Amino acid sequence: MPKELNAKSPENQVPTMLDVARRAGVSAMTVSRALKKDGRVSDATRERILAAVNELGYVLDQSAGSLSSRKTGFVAAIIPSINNSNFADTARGITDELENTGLQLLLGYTDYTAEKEEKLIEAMLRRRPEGIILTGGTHTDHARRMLESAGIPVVETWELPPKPIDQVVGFSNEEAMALLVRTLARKGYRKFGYIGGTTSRDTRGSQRRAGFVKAIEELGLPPGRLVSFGVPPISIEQGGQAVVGMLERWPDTEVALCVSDLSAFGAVMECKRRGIRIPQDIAIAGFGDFEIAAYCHPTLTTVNVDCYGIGKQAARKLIQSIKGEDNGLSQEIILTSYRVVERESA
Amino acid sequence: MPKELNAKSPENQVPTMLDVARRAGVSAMTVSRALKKDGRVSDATRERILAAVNELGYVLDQSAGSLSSRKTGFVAAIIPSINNSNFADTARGITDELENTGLQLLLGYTDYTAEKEEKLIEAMLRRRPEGIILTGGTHTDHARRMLESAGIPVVETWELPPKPIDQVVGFSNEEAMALLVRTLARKGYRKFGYIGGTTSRDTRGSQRRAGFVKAIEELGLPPGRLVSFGVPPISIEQGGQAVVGMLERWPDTEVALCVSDLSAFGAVMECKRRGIRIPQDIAIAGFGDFEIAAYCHPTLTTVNVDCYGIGKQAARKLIQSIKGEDNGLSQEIILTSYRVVERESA
DNA sequence: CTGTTAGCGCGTTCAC
DNA sequence: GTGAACGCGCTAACAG
Repeated sequence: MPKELNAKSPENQVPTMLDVARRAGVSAMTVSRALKKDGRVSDATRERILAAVNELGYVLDQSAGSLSSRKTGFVAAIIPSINNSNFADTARGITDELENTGLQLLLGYTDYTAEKEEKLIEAMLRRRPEGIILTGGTHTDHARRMLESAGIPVVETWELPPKPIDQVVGFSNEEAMALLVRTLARKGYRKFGYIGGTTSRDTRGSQRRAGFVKAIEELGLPPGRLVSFGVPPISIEQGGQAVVGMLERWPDTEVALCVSDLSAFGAVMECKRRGIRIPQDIAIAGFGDFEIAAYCHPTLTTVNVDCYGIGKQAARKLIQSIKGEDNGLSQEIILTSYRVVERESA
Repeated sequence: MPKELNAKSPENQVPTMLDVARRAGVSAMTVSRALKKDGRVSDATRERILAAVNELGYVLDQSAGSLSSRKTGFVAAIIPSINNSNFADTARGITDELENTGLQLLLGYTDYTAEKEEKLIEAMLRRRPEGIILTGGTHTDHARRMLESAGIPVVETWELPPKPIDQVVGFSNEEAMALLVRTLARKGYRKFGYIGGTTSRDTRGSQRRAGFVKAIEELGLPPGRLVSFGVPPISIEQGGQAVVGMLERWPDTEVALCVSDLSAFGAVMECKRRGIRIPQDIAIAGFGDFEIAAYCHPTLTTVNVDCYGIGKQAARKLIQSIKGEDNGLSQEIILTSYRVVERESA
């Protein structure tokens, strides 16, 4: 503890509202009012109270307050990983939108597993959040049940779940990847490869792969060469290894699409290292439009996703539901934008 | 809200422990015991209780519980930004160490300003965390006072504050940057440049710059050419612009050290784009050893910092203090490791 | 504008 | 092994 921690002398206890009240010569209720913006308290007493607050170093105990007011001021958000800049952007969108609403974020991450998500959802619900934001539409049955009986608004993001729990803010990963294939096919590429992870843990990754396969078929192109490499989310390094494997097995591949910009970046850098020219010898495209995509050399063709906007809009919907302004539109699905960004690599 | 939200019919309310108790034919106290691992309850009643919990979809209300037990189970952590992979790694270290301790993380970010930090600290203290982890040693006076009167363990990280509040887990950014200078001087570089942000908002950045200047002086090298560009944290793009500016003003610069890998990466890529050879025409080094540093082309010489370990050790110290196992060692300062990683760019 | 009373949902404590 | 009374720190509701 900071400074001397001399036992539990009363002086050393964290002060309560009652301590402040006594010092200011008022009741606890008046202190409570003075500490809210809307509280009707005379300026004189408010001043005395604030002085007492300062002298004692008093900080409101919101746990106690929310028990009484039946509003915790918490909003929960669950993302796959904090170490992925796309999801970090979403988290920032949520936080920014929450600013000045008095709502505080409880953030957790699942490591891309539904089991961790379930645990996390329970841990969060124990804090009685007033709303919750999830990533994706794949949850355990138990998680779904808990969410349904929690009686709070739920927003699923980053995908378009076939069976939404409540509200949705996202886009079709399948369509977005298909759009990338079509765009590149129009540029003349015909022999497509796809680099992604080995399991379906990352549901968005699976959807992108499905979109790839579907688009290739629809365009009547030669069957796509699918390379699975590493447990999702696959890293920069794995992207490099995967592209090498792809070129060994299918040396005539014209363009490799990667499940995310990280693997695409790894693929690009590994090719440069080996003297393989991009896009002449092989073109490469990513997904997500991470910051590096615009600045690496060659710059990376990719699909830009409105990560920040997903967070912002999800939080906005949640706030509307919480404040009771949702006018029965709560089941509305908000589609977020995506677009192919054509740069040098493909 | 999920499913039908038919007014406030009692059926639709979130069940309390009493509801579970009634359904299982026991008292609320017995339910409380059954839901802890250490509770002494007969297997028969526990089973009945767990069945009731399941049927009702009951989830413990921890806010209420912690009010009574006087333990919130919260730990607060404040980092400059969630969108910086170094700090995201620290956050992950904290979370990993917290797993299975029953402690839950309250995460906030300051955008590198002491004012936001102060607000955040107050917001967190309102939740009565059992401990708090901060980044750096620069805080407002009010923040220091609040922390001191909160009566909880505090860990400052990522730096070595001259006046620590309580515990410290970090390293000297000054020394780390000086080490980089000495290492590169030994390789023969003599004309050093430094690229960093324009303000001292990023205290670690300022310390690195100070370490740069000091080391140059100590080695008796020609004065370092300091380029300030952009409000910290400076981006990939700004790193590219800054190196261009540096080469215009001081074309004979042999090596440019950057405040972080992001700006260094931007500098490297911009040079490649302009056909400037690295390291022959100019060498570049970064700081932080981000994932891209190892995989970009050319690979980036940088200073590796144990970001994850900082988080892990900070959380470990906090847990020890909270569980009361700190044996009076609480003022101990834990130094985390750093090392220069020599790669291709310098 | 201010005070009083009651109770939020749980865990502590003590009794049985 | 189980229950009852009580209170954690605060705010809703009502009174004055």
